[in-house]
Amino acid sequence: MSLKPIERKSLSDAVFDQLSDAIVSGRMAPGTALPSERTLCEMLQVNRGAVREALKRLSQAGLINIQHGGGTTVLDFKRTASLDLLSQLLYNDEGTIDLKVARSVMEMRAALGPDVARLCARRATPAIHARLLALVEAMDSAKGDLPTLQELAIQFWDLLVRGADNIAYELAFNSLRGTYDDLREVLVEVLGEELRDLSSYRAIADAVRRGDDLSATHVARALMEKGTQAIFQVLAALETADDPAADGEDDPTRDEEMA
Amino acid sequence: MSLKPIERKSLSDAVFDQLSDAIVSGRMAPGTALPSERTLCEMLQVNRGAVREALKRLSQAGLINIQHGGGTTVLDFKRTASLDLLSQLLYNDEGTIDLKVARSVMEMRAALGPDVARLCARRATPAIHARLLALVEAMDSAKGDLPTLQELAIQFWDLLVRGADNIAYELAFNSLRGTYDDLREVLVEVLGEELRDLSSYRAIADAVRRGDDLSATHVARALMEKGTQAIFQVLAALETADDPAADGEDDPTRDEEMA
DNA sequence: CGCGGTCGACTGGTCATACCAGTTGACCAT
DNA sequence: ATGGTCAACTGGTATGACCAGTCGACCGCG
Repeated sequence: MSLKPIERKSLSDAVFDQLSDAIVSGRMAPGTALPSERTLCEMLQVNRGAVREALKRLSQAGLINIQHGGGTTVLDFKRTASLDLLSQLLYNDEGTIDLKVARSVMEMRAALGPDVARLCARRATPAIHARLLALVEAMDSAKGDLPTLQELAIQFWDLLVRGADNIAYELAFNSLRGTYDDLREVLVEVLGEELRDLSSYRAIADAVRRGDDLSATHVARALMEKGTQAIFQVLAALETADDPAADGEDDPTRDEEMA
Repeated sequence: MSLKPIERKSLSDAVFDQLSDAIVSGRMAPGTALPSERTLCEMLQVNRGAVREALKRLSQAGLINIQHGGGTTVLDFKRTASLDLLSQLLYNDEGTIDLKVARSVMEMRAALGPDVARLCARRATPAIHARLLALVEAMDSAKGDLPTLQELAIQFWDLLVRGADNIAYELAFNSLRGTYDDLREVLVEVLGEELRDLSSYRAIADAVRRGDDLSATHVARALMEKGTQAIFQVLAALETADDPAADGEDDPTRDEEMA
């Protein structure tokens, strides 16, 4: 029997989640003034310390602006938040996956992947080479087992990123992986073709070992292209809602759902 | 007379900065146990609330792990932090710019830029087209004034990112811009050739208007290539420290300085 | 009328002191 | 060797007070 750990949430976490949701979902538009800390205490029936901890975190996340003496106002998170907000954005009000966010993640993955392979080929150490090859062998052994292949593929890319010696990529990868993890179950079948393309993984590992950055780049691009195309087909199929009513500027009501 | 606003820092901010620096600089290695909250109060001579607010933020930033009843330990921020840590990483202990971080930012810029242009060409609205062209005209008027050109170029890329309709790119751009802003003065001369290449900016704006994603991609790639190459030359010239002593795994003492 | 000063009613920031709640390890009985 | 008990930690929550900024209404002077 597989039991999950009980998930606990501190009060300040609960406050943070509630306010964060309200802001990210658009229920609190940018510029809106939040209730005062003392008012929030009454509304949420919690201690002021808990409220303050939550507000400080919201401020750090770029969701609100706090002014001593003045009030606290909602910011435009699209212009002030960081990548770590992605995992929060992935689910919308109904608890379903926001297709546009999922698409964004896959696009960023496709854009960075080839360059990660390129840099890794230029800079990776022998230790990285060995571990990459070991991973390829493990993928070879796990032939056909898609969930395992997916796990190994993530480790493969993790290694490539560490070997690329680019701190910006490493940090971005952390955020992307967090979002990607939530998508794994949904993606595992769609990405089947990409995950089963063992020869490409082997080719990348080999190119990295040889220091052949051009080859690593191209193989990686071709590899990711498979999954990206598969994803886009699924996304297009799921977009059954009214789409031709596309208008000019901002339209916060343009999101579609997924199982 | 140009006076700057007085910068204030709350106590919890100060605590956060101090601990954050200690962790990011490596003085507190991953796995290290932090002193208890009550001990930190004595050490820092502040209220426990201030300490708690700071610790909560550190936890959210992926720098520490807090356990109710257990202790709080330092995490490996390279694997748990998000892109918003870049601006903190940019400066090292001596207050100088970390060249590897700067290089990372430029590499990510170069990798994402062409794809941003591509997606913008596919998805941008007429409103974006108009504002892009207006910006190009403004750049034309500011001929030669590098700082102004740099400011306009940032706005240009900001518009492209918004037009690309990719939330991951938008959020990543927010973090990159924060770091990039700190580099502006240093980069303005180095990027002179790129900034003065008005025809490329105009070509991108035009390609976006026509929906010509291929052209937008290629021109953007060529444009960024100029600056990237210039930067790398400067970085190579600044790397005068002992470099051939490159060894295998982790070496936290491999950073060079900049003015 | 306009300018500056005063003051009161907000806002967030800090503090001290309790007590609740979870973790750990030593100890002990079974 | 297993499980129970307990004390000494740890972080989490609560309360009430006060400090420190901001804002706007108000007043009085030039």
